[in-house]
Amino acid sequence: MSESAGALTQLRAWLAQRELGENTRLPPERELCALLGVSRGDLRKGLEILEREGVIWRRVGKGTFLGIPPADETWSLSSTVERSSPAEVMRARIKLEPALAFEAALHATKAHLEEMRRCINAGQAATTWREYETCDNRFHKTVAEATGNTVLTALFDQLNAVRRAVVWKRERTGPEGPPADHHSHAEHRRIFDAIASRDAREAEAAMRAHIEKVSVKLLQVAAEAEVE
Amino acid sequence: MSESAGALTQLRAWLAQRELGENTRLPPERELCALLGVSRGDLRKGLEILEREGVIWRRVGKGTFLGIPPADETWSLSSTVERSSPAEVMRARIKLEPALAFEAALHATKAHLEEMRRCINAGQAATTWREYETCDNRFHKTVAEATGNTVLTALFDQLNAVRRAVVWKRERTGPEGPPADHHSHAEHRRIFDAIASRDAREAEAAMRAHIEKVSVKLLQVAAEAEVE
DNA sequence: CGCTTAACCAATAGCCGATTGGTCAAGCCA
DNA sequence: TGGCTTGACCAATCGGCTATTGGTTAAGCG
Repeated sequence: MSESAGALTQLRAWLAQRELGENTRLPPERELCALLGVSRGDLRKGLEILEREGVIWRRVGKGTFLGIPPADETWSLSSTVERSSPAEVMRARIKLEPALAFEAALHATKAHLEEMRRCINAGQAATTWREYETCDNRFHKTVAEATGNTVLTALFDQLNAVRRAVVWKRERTGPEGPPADHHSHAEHRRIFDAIASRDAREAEAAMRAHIEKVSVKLLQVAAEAEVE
Repeated sequence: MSESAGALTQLRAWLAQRELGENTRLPPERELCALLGVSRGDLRKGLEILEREGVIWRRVGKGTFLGIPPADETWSLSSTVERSSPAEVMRARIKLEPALAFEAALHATKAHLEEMRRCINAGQAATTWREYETCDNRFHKTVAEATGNTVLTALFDQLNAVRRAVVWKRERTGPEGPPADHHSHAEHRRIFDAIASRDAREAEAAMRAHIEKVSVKLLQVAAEAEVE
């Protein structure tokens, strides 16, 4: 019987002796190996097994704890933004937003439909790109809310935040406003009609077509900017 | 004409002179009022107007910046968790994870495939529910990473965090470990095979079937717990 | 009464050192 | 030879400290 196995049994005994509740921190390895009278290497082998078993979790600079590692709540948006490209963001939108439209067609309320209609009309009447973007944002946000699913809505918010941050770096387009026959207007209308008529498949397809078109436009502009 | 109004016009002129891009930081108030030759009180009145106009935004200890205040990056996970149900979480998984599997089939590297295989094998060899869950988590996480899309991976992390927080309260099942013929094992294998053979449609379908099955199980258990 | 000035408050950032898990290499011993 | 021990170092994290900065208040002054 190797010494490392002995360290594991000692460790188990030490844990069993004191009935420690979940999420309690146990002594640092350098102390613990002294307490148990085993070498740090053997102690770490035992801890590794306990970690695989899910009994403990460890973090550098923090310590070793009992129970399940807590969810990382401090997800820094910027950390994702820095490593992500516009192409990735649009790819994610193509995956997520059609699914949202599908669900929205099933669960949208009258209030949601009215809000969507307002956004479409306001978007067509917009004279500034920034104003149009606000309406566009609000429309897609409303579709997400129309799913009636708070988790899906939260995911959309996250994606939207990343999107805004990534596109943020791009230079502002010229002073001229969005044209009245901008392709997005008709596409938004098609999405709205599908959701209003509870045609989930059509809503999904319409949203996918819309995002794909926007994506192509965006990446074209990005490519042109790269050539310069 | 009061001095405070003069400070505002000076401030506007100063900003117009140098064509500063969005999100650039301008000097601290104590410096700026010296540069413009106005008192801090008057400068602050001007800044207050610009802030109401949406030209700048300010934050204590940070500074004054041009443009729109950044979205709140500290998205509190708990706020979503409190208003969401397990059913919503599973519904979101059904929407997101098949899409991830689809992308994973297109972009997975050898390293990802090996990691998936390791997770499947370790999951089958697991003797504890907790240990099995760890392997399961790691498998799904690897699928997300295999998309090669940092944004999609980040979205998965968010959803996963919510999921774990929501399911957190459920009591641990008995001391007996997961059975060797647990349905998830075969389903994971099917997903892996599809991804490894680059069959995106099959990967998507396999993942959807898997999540739906897990979802049904989970909601059954939840319903039983509610009856008690 | 309004402006100026100064001081103070609270939030933020940056720095440095201590702590801690993770890793590696040399040495040691059976 | 192979495993264990030891020590050192690395990277992440935390806590304390200081400096900076927007926000606020109060006294002074014309």
